Amino acid sequence: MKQQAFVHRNLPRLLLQAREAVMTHTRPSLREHGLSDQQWRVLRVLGEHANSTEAAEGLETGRVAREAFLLGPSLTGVLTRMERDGLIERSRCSQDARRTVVRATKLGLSKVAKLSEAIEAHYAWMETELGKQKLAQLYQLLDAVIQLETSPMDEAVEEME
Amino acid sequence: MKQQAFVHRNLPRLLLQAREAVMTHTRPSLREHGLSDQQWRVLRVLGEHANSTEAAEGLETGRVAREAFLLGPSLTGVLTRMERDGLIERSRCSQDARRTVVRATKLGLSKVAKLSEAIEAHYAWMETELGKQKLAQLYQLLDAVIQLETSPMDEAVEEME
DNA sequence: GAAATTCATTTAACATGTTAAATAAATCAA
DNA sequence: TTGATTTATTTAACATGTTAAATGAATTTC
Repeated sequence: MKQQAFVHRNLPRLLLQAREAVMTHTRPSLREHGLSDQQWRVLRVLGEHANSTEAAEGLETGRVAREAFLLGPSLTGVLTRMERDGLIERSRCSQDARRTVVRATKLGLSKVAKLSEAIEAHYAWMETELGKQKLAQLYQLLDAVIQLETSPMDEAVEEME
Repeated sequence: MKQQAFVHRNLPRLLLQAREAVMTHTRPSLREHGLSDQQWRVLRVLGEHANSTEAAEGLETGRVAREAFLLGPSLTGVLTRMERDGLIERSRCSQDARRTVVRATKLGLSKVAKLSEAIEAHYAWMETELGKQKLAQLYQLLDAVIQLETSPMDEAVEEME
């Protein structure tokens, strides 16, 4: 049997395309509510912590940045515009005045509620289109790739510097 | 046996994280050569068509945009800076004066050659870390997700508008 | 063959990404 | 307790993403 050479496929590009393909389906819903991708990510995070006791005052922006996968400076601008549009409120943390805390307004929370439904429906659609097993398999493989990030190789490189 | 509920995992975010994880390894090489992610994508495309007879005059920017997965207006700026840095040259297409054609300079092509090696090495590393089969499997699943993009559902939605 | 249309790209305006520097508050150390 | 250091966020400067409008050149239509 002839050995087929392994052809690699520009993985970063494929990941980008796949992400676009998925977002192509959810983006229209976001836009109907006047939200950018990033604004939705922020609202989603705030929604997840909305009824948490610790987050009564609001969620620290550092945490929002991590969970919404945004860099600090990007988040600053996003939050400024979201505050302008009445989606969130900001204030200083009473415990540690270095921190800024954020919470969703009623308007913001109502959008989370409505859009969560649309997103749920989208996942259900993907599950039937792709199959639950394949989707679960994809999650596993992506996790594995993400784990590579902090592989032994990295530290070795750092030590050399 | 108890039926485990299927927990979905924010697929767009996972795809974004996976992409970042991969790029984390290749980015340092790009930066050593003073290239942004997008500039590398453009050079890579130009390198792939460098010795093609049809592209003797240069490659149309529209094609570069498609293959480098960039929008037209983004590409315009990227090319302007790449021309400033001596990586590429632009000119009008002699056949169709609406089009702009681009070609890599010697400097640009030399960067493609050097970086291609680093990228190859990176793929080899990923194959051993992740395993060839898993990588092939990932390609397949990503292709499947990308295919969803133009599924029957979309046209149905369009017809309703 | 001139007017209308289509097509390829760029410009414009604004949002976001990215790095470094600045700011400001908390913590540490002497 | 002051002064140095660390930590959280913002500002600044520039690159890129995104949509709509403008530009300029082919193509079509009559």
